[in-house]
Amino acid sequence: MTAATSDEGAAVPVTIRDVARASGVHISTVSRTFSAPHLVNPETRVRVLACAEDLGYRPNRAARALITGRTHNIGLIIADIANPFFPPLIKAAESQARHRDYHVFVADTNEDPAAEEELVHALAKQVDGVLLCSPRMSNSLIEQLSREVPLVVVNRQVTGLPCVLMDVGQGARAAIEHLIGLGHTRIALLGGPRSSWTNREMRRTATTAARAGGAELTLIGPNAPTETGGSAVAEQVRRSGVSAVLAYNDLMAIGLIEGLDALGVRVPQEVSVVGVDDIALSRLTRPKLTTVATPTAAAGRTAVDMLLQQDTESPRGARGLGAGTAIGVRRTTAQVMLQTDLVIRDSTGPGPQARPARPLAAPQGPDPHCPAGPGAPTAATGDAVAS
Amino acid sequence: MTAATSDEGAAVPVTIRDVARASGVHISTVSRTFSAPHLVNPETRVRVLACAEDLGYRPNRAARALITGRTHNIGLIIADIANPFFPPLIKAAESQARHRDYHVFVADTNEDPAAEEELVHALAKQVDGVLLCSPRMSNSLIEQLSREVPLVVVNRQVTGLPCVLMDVGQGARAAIEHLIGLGHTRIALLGGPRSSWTNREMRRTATTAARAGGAELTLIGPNAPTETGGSAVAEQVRRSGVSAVLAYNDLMAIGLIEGLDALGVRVPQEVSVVGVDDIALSRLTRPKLTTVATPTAAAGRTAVDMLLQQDTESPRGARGLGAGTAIGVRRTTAQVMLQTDLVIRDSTGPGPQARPARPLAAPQGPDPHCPAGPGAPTAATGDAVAS
DNA sequence: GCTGATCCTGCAAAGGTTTGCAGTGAAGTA
DNA sequence: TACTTCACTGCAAACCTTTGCAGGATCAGC
Repeated sequence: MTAATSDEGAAVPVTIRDVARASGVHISTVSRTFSAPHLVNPETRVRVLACAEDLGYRPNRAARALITGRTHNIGLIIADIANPFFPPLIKAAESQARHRDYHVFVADTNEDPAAEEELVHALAKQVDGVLLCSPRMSNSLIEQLSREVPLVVVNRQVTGLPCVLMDVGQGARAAIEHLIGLGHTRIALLGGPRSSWTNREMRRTATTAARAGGAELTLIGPNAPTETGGSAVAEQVRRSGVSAVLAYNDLMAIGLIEGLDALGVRVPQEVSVVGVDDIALSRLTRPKLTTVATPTAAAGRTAVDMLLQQDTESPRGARGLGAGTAIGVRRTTAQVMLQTDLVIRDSTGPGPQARPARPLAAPQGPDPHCPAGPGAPTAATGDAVAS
Repeated sequence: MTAATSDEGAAVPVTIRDVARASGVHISTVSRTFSAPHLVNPETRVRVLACAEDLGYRPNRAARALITGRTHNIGLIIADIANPFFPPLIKAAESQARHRDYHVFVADTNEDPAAEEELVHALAKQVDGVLLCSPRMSNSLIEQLSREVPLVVVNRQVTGLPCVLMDVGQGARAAIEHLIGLGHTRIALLGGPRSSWTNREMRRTATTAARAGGAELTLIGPNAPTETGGSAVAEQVRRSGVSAVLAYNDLMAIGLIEGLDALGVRVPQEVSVVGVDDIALSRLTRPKLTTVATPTAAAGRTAVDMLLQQDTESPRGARGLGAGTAIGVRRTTAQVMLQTDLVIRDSTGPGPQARPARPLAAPQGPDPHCPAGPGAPTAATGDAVAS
């Protein structure tokens, strides 16, 4: 009201001091109006708020961070933003963070472990915590970095640290069982990056599932987790004589299908292919991809929740109390495992054992009906299961 | 050297003061060692640097920002991160920014103009500038917001503001000419969001190109720029009797192909479809999509460059000089137009005029050979053309 | 009328850094 | 020797906010 209406002025930033002057109170009262409203007289409060609104005042979060030790920012470190697995995760994490009044830095490491480390250091002072998504660096380094800034790890199990995992083990088992059920007895597993936790997990579970089902499992890899990584091994897959393949992720699966197609090998008539992730793309290829759906959005939300919970429990660098309880106690190290779902579409079909039972004349019909047709299980709900 | 080796300590942040104590100089000397090295004695410098390294000191950017007025952060406001058009742009922008020692906030607006405005306000104090990607708010609001924080706009033309545009007009013209060349005389344009600059631009150019080529152009839309938006109008496309469609983007094109397929209409045998963007996905669908490639990565890089250039020219909120030249002069309002390229793949084929010339018996052969086969023009290089 | 409690507000220090100014000592010049 | 110049360094204020502490006013209870 009393303030000069600076509705159009230049970019001169308005501070708490301007609001104080305009409303005739001390700056500390203005500060309290925003950060501890119950401590200020209702009348004063409305007057201050009116002036602030009038002047377009916004608290300076950097200055606030300087004294409170809490930036209200988080960091999101991603192996490769262009990998379609990540955007839904980023979107969900950012949305969840903003709901809780946090802003998020996003950084891309290009799958480079050194860049990961450097980024954690660079962001440490500017954020209240960092989400490490599918990190490529060593567990011990991650542990070490977690002493510098609170960390939550996605797609990697690090003891003592909060982690969000997707149960790709279960997914791989379901995929192998699905293939065995279709009559496949020789199956290949297309591995991903060596340093990937998901990769190890898939290999472990797929191996036991294959053994249990009496199938032979061939390991191919490690490979780059990209379309090219998949197409590059098409020839090797053909030579290996398998009739079904479980790929590390959808991109590789799609690349493999492309590569097989170029070699004249047809999917699913001659080789069945299963991917992992259920990226948007996998519904749109021909044939539509059978894949293990991972709840990426849920993972993003959950990870942010865990980070923020841990954060509110132990304010970093705060002057007052709390510092006593700190020093590495770090109680909330819950690890969350999110469920995956096998989504059966059109890239898997009957194996050699099953084929003789069908009329041999129609091996190329556009009719690869699986036991459970497309649409049976759908997108994962992402129920959390504490471990 | 002299410092107590606190290699393992807790998360106690090390400040400029610790380094000063350890190296026996005043804090201002430490400060200068990092921000104005030429002002400090080489011997002192190496000693200070050694101590800093030893203690793991990292300057606190927030504190620095408080006094310099430059945060070394930028904001990236995106309509929808999950839209595959954006990740390559985000990746390129982030990479370019980090090369220049900037960190980037990423925020998703869900195509909501109100969210866009709120985000600009929220980020304003924390960044040196904001990239507005495919904004949905009004030009006048954008202009107004640009008084609060430096803005660069991508995919939208705002007079007086630096913009990065992709020449979709040229792309649309090329697409229409391609279709006309194939013998199509009735073509539909599948519009995107009403508030999209790209959308208006395409309609304008496609209309004149169609008229020039003697073809009839049907406008369908506006539609949601998604796969669903495309599949939803499949029936309408069929009823309209056109033999070719230019869609607002690849997602819609792919959705349309899906929808047409469900209706039993085959692409490209009965209807040709062209998309825009050349998202990674468009190489992987069947049929592979003919599309107008937009240089999204180049756009991200260029936009960051323009923002940072503008930023170095007029440091905001600086105490010293420079404030005199400020107040809305804003000289660097260059607008950059990036070239697009038509990439011909398999979703376009001969039109009704051309078909009678071919043997009628083989309308369903898997052989839609276009004049220029797949692979002729390839990904856009993104040469900048100042306008 | 005095004590104590309650509510609100102001004061001032603190957080980590930058930077104009002034001071030191050494080297160069007359 | 005296004076200037120069390179370097220290001092202290400033950026914007939060927050412990203390002061002032009001009011209830005795």
